[in-house]
Amino acid sequence: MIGCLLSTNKPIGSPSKFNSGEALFRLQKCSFQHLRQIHALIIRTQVSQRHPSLLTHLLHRSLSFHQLRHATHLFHQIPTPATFTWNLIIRAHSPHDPHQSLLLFSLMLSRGASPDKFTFPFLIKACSSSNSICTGNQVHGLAIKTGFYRDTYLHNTMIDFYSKCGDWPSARKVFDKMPLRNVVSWTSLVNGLVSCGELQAAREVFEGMPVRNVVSWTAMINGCVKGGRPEDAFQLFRRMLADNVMPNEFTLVSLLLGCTELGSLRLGAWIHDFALKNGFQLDAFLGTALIDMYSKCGSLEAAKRVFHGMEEKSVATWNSIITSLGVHGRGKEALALFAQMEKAKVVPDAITFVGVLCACVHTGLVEEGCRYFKVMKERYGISPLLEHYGCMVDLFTRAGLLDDSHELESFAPLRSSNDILEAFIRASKELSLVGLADLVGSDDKNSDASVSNQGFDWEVG
DNA sequence: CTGCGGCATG
Repeated sequence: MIGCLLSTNKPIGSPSKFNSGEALFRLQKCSFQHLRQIHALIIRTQVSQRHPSLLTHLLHRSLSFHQLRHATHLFHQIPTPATFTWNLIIRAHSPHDPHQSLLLFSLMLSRGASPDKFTFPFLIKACSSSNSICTGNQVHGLAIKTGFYRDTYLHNTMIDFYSKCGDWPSARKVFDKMPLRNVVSWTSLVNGLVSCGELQAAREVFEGMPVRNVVSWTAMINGCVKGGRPEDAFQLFRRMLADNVMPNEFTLVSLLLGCTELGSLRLGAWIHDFALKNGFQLDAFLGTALIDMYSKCGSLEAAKRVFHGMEEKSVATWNSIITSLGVHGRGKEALALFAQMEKAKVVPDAITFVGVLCACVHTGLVEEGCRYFKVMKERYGISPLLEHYGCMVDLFTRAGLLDDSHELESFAPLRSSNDILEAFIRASKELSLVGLADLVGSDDKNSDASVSNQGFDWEVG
């Protein structure tokens, strides 16, 4: 009965029958839409005054829908958040807004709440996301001071943190000194060595592991692919299967990357077949990796089939198919898909526009290229990167328009950014566009003020 | 009473 109710988006009953038990029950399986209704009922019936933990349950549930804004709003409605509640909100911010996590932690301390053993791993995660090695060291010290340092989870997180920040000696020290190591500790060590490019050392640690699971196999497979040894990755994959360890989506994505590097359509199609036969969902990650593999191994048609068969598409999925069409010379189709992407309300990013502009270059669509360059800035607020300028240079060069000094003037605003400027001059020289490099590099043609106030204008003719 | 760590796409 209730299940029926939950599967629709109808309003959920009268406030008079609403109590905390019912609220909890409904929260278990509700949609985000329902969650907002339950929230409204909790407020209207004031049931949270007798059951303050209800708001935390609500917060927890909204985080399971990745609704960080909603969760943050909820959090600020909780008068005295419990440590558990602070932990939830600190963790939720750590991947994308790590600075906020750390701010929330100081707020937590200033409001008199005490951290527990869960708090510290979340803080260290925030430090890894923001590459804050100093803050990480402070958190490390505080964990020792408050007696929460002796914890395997924390040690594992710290191994990961130090190796991601490039402090391999500290990562190793944490590993060597920890009293209890598990498969995660070993895997973190393998990954640490992979990210500092010590593939051989990573392999030695991997071979010395007492126990391996799918994540450890995948870490090593991924390391081989990233380290330019895709053959080794496939050898490991065979050993993994012989060990009766089933791969997951991560494993297959890494292997597909290896197929791409080998340029082996046969091997890539085999992985695809393996995924289908073993009941893998073609989610956004796996599907996108397949599209990329098929396209780069020469089968645009197979890439398109995968794309159209995918239910869950991310911005990367769209980027991948648009780029594929572009480099295969199907500029018009690429632009048509970009239009579909906009229609599907998927917000394009900087990489989308690299694909779109490349498509224009490969098909010689000069006016379209200029138009999208504008759309990128004006509709989506994306500042052009070097890649985008590179596409525009290509576009003009191929159309034979770079002789026109009027077009050259359009590059003058590049002078406002030293980084872009230097790279651009290098690229221009490589492209033998010496005249262009001179123009961009010269200091005496326009004053700084006129340069910084000048908008881009890519109109041609 | 809830929860923690390691692996992915352009």
